[in-house]
Amino acid sequence: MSENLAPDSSLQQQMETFEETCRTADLKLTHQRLEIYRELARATDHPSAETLHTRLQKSLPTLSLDTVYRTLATFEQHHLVKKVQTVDSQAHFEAQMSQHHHVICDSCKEIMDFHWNSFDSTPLPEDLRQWGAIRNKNVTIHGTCRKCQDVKAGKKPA
Amino acid sequence: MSENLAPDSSLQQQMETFEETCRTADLKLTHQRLEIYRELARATDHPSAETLHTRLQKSLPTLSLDTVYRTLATFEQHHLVKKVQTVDSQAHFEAQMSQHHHVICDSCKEIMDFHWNSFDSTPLPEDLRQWGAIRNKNVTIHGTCRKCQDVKAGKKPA
DNA sequence: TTCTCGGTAAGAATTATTCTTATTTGCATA
DNA sequence: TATGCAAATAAGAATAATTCTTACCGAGAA
Ligand SMILES: [Mn+2]
Ligand SMILES: [Mn+2]
Ligand SMILES: [Zn+2]
Ligand SMILES: [Zn+2]
Repeated sequence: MSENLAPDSSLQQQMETFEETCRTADLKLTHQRLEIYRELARATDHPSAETLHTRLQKSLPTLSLDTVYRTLATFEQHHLVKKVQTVDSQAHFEAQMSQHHHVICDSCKEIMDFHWNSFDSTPLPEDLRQWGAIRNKNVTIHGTCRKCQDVKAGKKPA
Repeated sequence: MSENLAPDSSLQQQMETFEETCRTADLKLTHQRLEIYRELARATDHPSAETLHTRLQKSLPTLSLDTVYRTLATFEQHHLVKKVQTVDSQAHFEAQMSQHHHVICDSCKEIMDFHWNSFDSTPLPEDLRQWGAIRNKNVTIHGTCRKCQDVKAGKKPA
């Protein structure tokens, strides 16, 4: 029930930054935008538009799925959220904009964040320098998470 | 016209491996499967199903798009091709199964391969070890390729 | 050559996302 | 606080990407 939530301490701060960015960009601070952003910022599981929409039913019962899509697209243009690269048919989103990487469980599809500073500061291979202007480099790891391994092995969850 | 082609030397070998895998897996060697695989193996640009279908019109005028999708899915199950992780709505595919990484131009969407052996042999950060069983780790780089930089700068192509 | 079953093509169906339009709302201003 | 208006929203239609259904076909075994 309290899964997939980021520590609350920074959320307040993040909401303020969000509101500031909206004001600067002349984006109206609607109830929908605030709640969509808050819900995504709270999540640690990189939800799809549909998942977000479902989670928001409680607080915004009349919210349309289209608004979720449209709002996320707007946020993306303003670098407030990112689309996560996956092999899924549904797009996944995150509000976590600072440098990090992803581990994906191919079994349950869960996407988790992790940090890797030594990688971040490693220079790229020579032959890439001439490719063009590089904006960022990220690692994606695929495998089977502990939970799914245990299920497959017939173990009960702790 | 001769763009996006892999060096031909290994293609012959790759086709033989493909045929062998099909036989072992009890997959019938149909004309469609051979041509779809060959076309993908020849490509270096990670085409979508639709792009592949278009390219195959010449050699297989009656080939349906559905067959391309279905065949690629079958190949994927047998580890003959991979879906490439992108942020695109269309899925992209490749027949290049050996370890490599991707640079993506956010402007023209071109996906290029590159190799990075020193990365490949670098151990993962400690805290990931307990996550589960890791199958592979890959780097994705985003930026703007030289071509697109030049276009933006108003330069003529060489 | 015949048989059989997996594979294919065509079109219908589904799923994910975006567009159109009428209505509402944030917010600047009086 | 009331008014005006552009921007944002909801609802449903439309589109795009992918998959399903079904009748026919052809690869490979016998
Ligand atoms: Mn993330
Ligand atoms: Mn590749
Ligand atoms: Zn899992
Ligand atoms: Zn480019």
